This record gives sequence, structure tokens and C-alpha cells, in this order.
Amino acid sequence: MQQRSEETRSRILEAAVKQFAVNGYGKASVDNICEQAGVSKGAFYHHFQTKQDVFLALLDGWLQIFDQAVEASKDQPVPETFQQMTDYFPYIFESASDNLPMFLEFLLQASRDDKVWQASIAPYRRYHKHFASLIKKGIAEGSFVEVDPNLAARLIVSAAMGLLLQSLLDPQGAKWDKVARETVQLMMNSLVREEN
Amino acid sequence: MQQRSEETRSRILEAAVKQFAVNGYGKASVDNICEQAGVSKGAFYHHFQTKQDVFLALLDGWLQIFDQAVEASKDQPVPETFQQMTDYFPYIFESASDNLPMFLEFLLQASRDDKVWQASIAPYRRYHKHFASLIKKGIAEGSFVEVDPNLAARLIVSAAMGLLLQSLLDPQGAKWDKVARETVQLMMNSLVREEN
DNA sequence: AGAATAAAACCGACTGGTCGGTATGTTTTT
DNA sequence: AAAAACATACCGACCAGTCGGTTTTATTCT
Repeated sequence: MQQRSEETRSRILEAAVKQFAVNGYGKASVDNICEQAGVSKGAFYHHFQTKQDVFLALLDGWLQIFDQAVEASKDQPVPETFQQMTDYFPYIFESASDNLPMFLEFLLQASRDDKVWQASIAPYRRYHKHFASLIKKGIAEGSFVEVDPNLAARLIVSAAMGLLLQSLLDPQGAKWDKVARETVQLMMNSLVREEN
Repeated sequence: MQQRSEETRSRILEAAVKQFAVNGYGKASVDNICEQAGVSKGAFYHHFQTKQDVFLALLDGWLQIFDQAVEASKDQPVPETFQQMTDYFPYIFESASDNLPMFLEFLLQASRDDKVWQASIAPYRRYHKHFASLIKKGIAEGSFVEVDPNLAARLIVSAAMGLLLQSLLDPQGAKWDKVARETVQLMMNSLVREEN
């Protein structure tokens, strides 16, 4: 029965995400994680080789939220694709408020640790490429004006990262999912070709 | 003669910025900073009460770069103001590649330490307000289309933060100061009222 | 000018605590 | 009985900050 094993593993992950969120990666100690999970250190190191492994496992799971939003509603006119993406914003911003500190610390690690850097740079480049080709498609189908797809994609990714950061920095500063939706609107206004 | 004192103080700051950049705030030990500065721990704690104080002192200095860029070229038509701001981009991105890891760690601290949060949220809100009023002025003088100034300002700040982040994540990914300049262009295109 | 003195600047060993990871042993499952 | 899962005590390294002392600088007095 690997039931118990799975249970323990997921309890460690749950506890880790809490500890990382509250204390950050550096301050979240394995001991605390174990305590919160109601599990011994032996169990912890039975399931994960290092603390960093736990972190990468969590990261992997979190990125799937974005993939979900990005992959959603394909095979439609491009403007609609962008529009539908905004449906995920409330969920994204909610999950960000819990996970972004951890995410930031992960970026920090990324700039210094090659293993983590690979795990971070890959999805980031994926998003950039995805938006660039979306825009290219939009131009091809005639719904977008002719901009540099790469440049516009950078703007989109930048705005997304920036908005997420701001939502962390100043949670009360605005209704961030609303701001994000309106930002998409604003960017769309300058991208969508006028009907005529 | 407080010459020696000043010298020591600035050597500590120099060493600190290097250590923070290379190892991050958490891993940069006071001992290392002292060693790099060629100064004893006693001297360190003579000049600064805590490690965090050093950090805040550095932060203060770094933010002045942005203030400089933001304050530059006032009393002009608003589109020109934005245009001239881009002159600072190469300098900003260069200094960011050294200081952004530290900057990120500072954001992290910001989300957990009230003292640091105050030091971080204040300038951030300043920039938002500054851009919002710039845009409002642009609309008033007739050079901008009628957008929500607050929303557009959020987009600008977001894009700026996002671009800085990306330049850290993927330094080789693009010529970031160029991308930033073109991004301003792109945003201006949708903000500036068509001549007619 | 030169000695005396006070204060600022600086030194480095030490403390108390934390933490990631290990070694060894015990329990549970197969 | 073998192997997987789990428990616990422990180690070595690290580190922010302290403290009693020494050196350098500035000031005052003679």
C-alpha cells in the first residue's frame, strides 16, 4: 500500500507551500515544514533529496495554472483568445497572493543556481513564444495591426509580470484582476485593426 | 578628521552592494562584507545598527537613479517627456543587472517586514502617481487620447517592472534597453492623439 | 608647541541560536 | 524476510549581533 506514502508526500508539499509563502524559501526550515506536516525529518528526506527539490516540485505545479490560462480557448479568432484568457485572472491573482513571494524567491535563486534557472527560464520563454505566435496569427488573419510580434509579446509578458509584482507589493492598491482585465483591453485597443 | 570614518563607511557600502548582488541579501554575511571591505566587524556595527540598515541605505541610493529619469525634462509637452525618459534606459538597465537581485530580495523582505515595506511602497506609489498626472496633463493639453490615467499609469509601471525583471531573468534574451525604448514607442502610439 | 584627555573609530574573539542534511534505528507494508 | 516508510538524535557549518578592549583623532589646557 503506497497510500500512506502518497499521503505523507502531499502533506509535506502542502506544509511546504504554506511555509514558503509565510516565511520565504530561505527562512522556511525543513524542521518547520515537517512540524506543520506532522511528519518526521526522516520522512521528508525519504521523499525529497533536498529542500530545493520540494521547491521545484511546487513550482512545477504552480506554473500549470498559467499554462491552463494560456492554452485555453485555442482555435478562435485571436482577439477572442486574449479576451477569454482574462477569465482566469481572478484565479491567477488569488493564487499569486499566496505564492508570489515564493515565486520571487525562486527568481532570485534562478539568477544564481543553474538548475533552478533552467526550470524558470524555460516556461518564461515558452510564454513569450506563445504570445508572439498568437500575435503573428492575429496579424495573418487580419484582426491585428502590423506590429513587431516579438516586441508586442515582450510588452504583454512584461505587463503580466509587472502586474503580478504590483499585486504583491500593494495588494490593497487596486482590484488587480480588474486592472489586469482593463489593461488587456487597453493593449487590445492598440493592437486590433479598426473595422472599416 | 572624519575622513577616515567616511572612507570606512563607503567601503562598507561598496562591499555590501557587491555581496548582496552576488549572494543575495540572505546569504551575504556581515563577515563577508567586512572582509571584502577590509574592515572589522566592530567598524561595521559602529556605522550601521543592523545589516538591514545597510540594505536600506543602498536602496535609497539606487532609487535615485529612477527619480533622476522620472524628474528629467519637465515642463515640456508630455510625449516629449516620455521620449526623453528613454535616454536613461541604457544606464538603468546596466545598473539593474547588478542591483536587481538585491532589488528582488528587497521586494521579498518588503512583503514581510514593515520597515522595509514602507521604504519600498512609497517610491512605487510615487511613480504611479507621477505617471498618472503626466498622462492627465497630456490629455489636458490635447496630445493624448482620453484614457483612464490611473489605468494607463499602472500599465506603464507594470511594463517597466516586468521589463526589468525580464532583463534579469534572461539577460541575453534581448537588448533590453532597446526593447524598452520600443515599448515606450508602442505605448505612445496608442496614447498619442492622431494629428488631424 | 606639546602634554593631557576625552571621544570617536575600530578591532576580533565570542555567544547563542539556526538549519540542512546524515546516521542509525524502528515500524509498517509487501 | 526483505524492502519501503518513517522516526530521532546528532553534526558541522554558518551567522547576526555583542562586548571588552585598543588605536586613532579632535580638543583643551599649559
